[in-house]
Amino acid sequence: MAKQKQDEGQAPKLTINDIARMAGVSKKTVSRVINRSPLLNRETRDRVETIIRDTGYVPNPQARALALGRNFLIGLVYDNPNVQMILSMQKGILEALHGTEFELVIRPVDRGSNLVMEDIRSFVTRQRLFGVVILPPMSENDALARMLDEEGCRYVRMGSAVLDDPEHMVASNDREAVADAVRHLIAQGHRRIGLIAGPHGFRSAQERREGFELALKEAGISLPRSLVADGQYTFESGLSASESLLDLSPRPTAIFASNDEMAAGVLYAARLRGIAVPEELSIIGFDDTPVTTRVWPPLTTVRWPIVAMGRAAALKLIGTAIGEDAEVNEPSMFSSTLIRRGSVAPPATS
Amino acid sequence: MAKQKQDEGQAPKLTINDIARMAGVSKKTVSRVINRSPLLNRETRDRVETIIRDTGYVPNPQARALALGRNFLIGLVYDNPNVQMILSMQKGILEALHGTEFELVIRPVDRGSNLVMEDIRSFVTRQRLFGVVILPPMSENDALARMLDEEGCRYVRMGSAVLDDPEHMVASNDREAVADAVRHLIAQGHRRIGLIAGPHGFRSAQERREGFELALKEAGISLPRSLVADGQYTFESGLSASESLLDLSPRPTAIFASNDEMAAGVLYAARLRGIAVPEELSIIGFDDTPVTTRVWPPLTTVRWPIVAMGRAAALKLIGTAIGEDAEVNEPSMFSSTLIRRGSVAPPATS
DNA sequence: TTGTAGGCGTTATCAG
DNA sequence: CTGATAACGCCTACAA
Repeated sequence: MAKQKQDEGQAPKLTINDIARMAGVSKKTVSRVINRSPLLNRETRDRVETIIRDTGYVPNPQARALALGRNFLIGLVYDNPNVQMILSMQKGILEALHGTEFELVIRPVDRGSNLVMEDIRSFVTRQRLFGVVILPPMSENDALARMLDEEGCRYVRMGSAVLDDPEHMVASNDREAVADAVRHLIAQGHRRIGLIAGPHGFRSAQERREGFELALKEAGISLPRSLVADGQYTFESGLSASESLLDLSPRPTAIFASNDEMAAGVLYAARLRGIAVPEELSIIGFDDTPVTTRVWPPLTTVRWPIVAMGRAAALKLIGTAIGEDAEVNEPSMFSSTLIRRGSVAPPATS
Repeated sequence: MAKQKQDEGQAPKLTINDIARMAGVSKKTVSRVINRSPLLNRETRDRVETIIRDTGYVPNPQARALALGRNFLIGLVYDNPNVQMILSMQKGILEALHGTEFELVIRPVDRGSNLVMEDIRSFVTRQRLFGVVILPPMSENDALARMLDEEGCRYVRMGSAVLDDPEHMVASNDREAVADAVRHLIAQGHRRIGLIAGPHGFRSAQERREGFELALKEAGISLPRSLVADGQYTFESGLSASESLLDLSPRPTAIFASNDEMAAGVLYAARLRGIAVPEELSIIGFDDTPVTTRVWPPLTTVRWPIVAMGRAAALKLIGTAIGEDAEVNEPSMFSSTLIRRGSVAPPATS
């Protein structure tokens, strides 16, 4: 009885008119049902809803988009070196979107280009996006946020610190997380601890560095400039940045790398030099990417709930639309945890 | 002179009517210009095109979608354990889509569910997708291909073997690639070579296994059942699958793992047992994912051109639409290459 | 080669 | 509370 003509090849999809006719009401009434209009007779609504359910009718998104001037698409804007993060974000967002009428459109951009802004503007403007999620470091661009506001496009920024109002922000607390990690190192007895910083212009790099410095200061440990090396969040940069640290004499007994890729680089460099990890060198990374458990020894690292954050970001965006009031109160701040594995040990007592 | 009103907050976007008026022609003529209709007066076309360029007019995709009954969206359908592959595919597809009016909508599905088919159907049907790219192992589902055909949705399948017509297929030659890799092992002197196979139901697993067997047969080497272990393409499965192989006596002197994640698992298992790689055990993986260069020693593996394949898939889909005839002839078969790194050496002469 | 009328499926306006 | 009627912006007939 239900679902007629669904396997006749090109199923002639039913329209709002069909439903209206079947229900004996006007199309506008059907439209009201679809859009949850509050002023509707109880039984009228029920009747229409029953028919919609029985027929399996689904409103045409293209027509809705045209009439509303707004599409049911969420955009994901990023320019990020961390592939694992992108994928995890996608996963979280998609989880939130699942079962709704929203779809995810992904959009890598080039933050170095001077056309990024126009690029993104035309993207949201053309597609009439419902909203966008912006990944770091693009999310740190305030001008971008302003522009989106002007264009009337909702947005949520992901970041390592609170950069915007709660409704526009989902953040992790990198600084405190790193401070915790370094405190762990200190508690093990380390005093000469090296830092491989992330690239300039990344807020996350700054936050992590500040967390690092904070923990040292608390413990009254000074940080000579030579113990800080610059990295680019890549394996190769971690590898080469660690060279200068490992050349030091005395050598640092521990190194905090601002992300796992660079930590893997440190581990690799240590292996090349025959430095035993963790006996002669402790290493801590950040992100808890799969690589941490593939290498030997597995890396101690900081885990942040990327998937949950992606989900929260998407829910902030569509919360009102799907009528789940509870979701509007998605948290804006997520906390990270230290994952202890095999790359940390007390320093050798030499 | 060009681009007026682009920073007045809510820029009142111009429509085809505006252009028509400015050019002194009917909107249909403008429409013809947009859609590259061949029957148009040369100068009329030029005049309209000039105005379009000067004003920065862009046709409204929503309206086009409604009128055409087809959206300018490409869908990416996948249910895949290999995150690196998904991201590389996205990259390739996006490269091809860049600069066109197409956007990429991503859609993970659950191939285990008995609603996959209806899920995908409603996805392409609702969004009126221009076309979809299907990743393995979903791409191996012939019923899916038929369904998409019925729904009038273009598609391109990615796979480890040719499963469809060239216009619908972008494949890598896994079998031959693996045979080459194993020949390399044999050339080094290995005779007891173990295989960690991929999961049942994955064509890639089957192809790689056949390539493995082919190379052994060529060399007249028999393959006792005990030298084959089943894996699931995950690190953990590789780790546990290798246990049975490493317990053997005599132990295999080399192991081919059907992907890098499992190869990393083998390496990890070897380390746990104190087996030196490559001195006592050679390992080859497949995929050339980043992990191969993060571990020690770096893994010899097979590289297949995922990004290029993704690009080709997208171009096959949109080639006709963007009028680049050359692109219609995108290759359907891509070949892989053996990447020699540090995990292979001649067997110890014991 | 170009223009006119009508439709794509939905929502907004404004009466009733 | 509900329903005609007119958008939304573009495209396909068909006519000129």
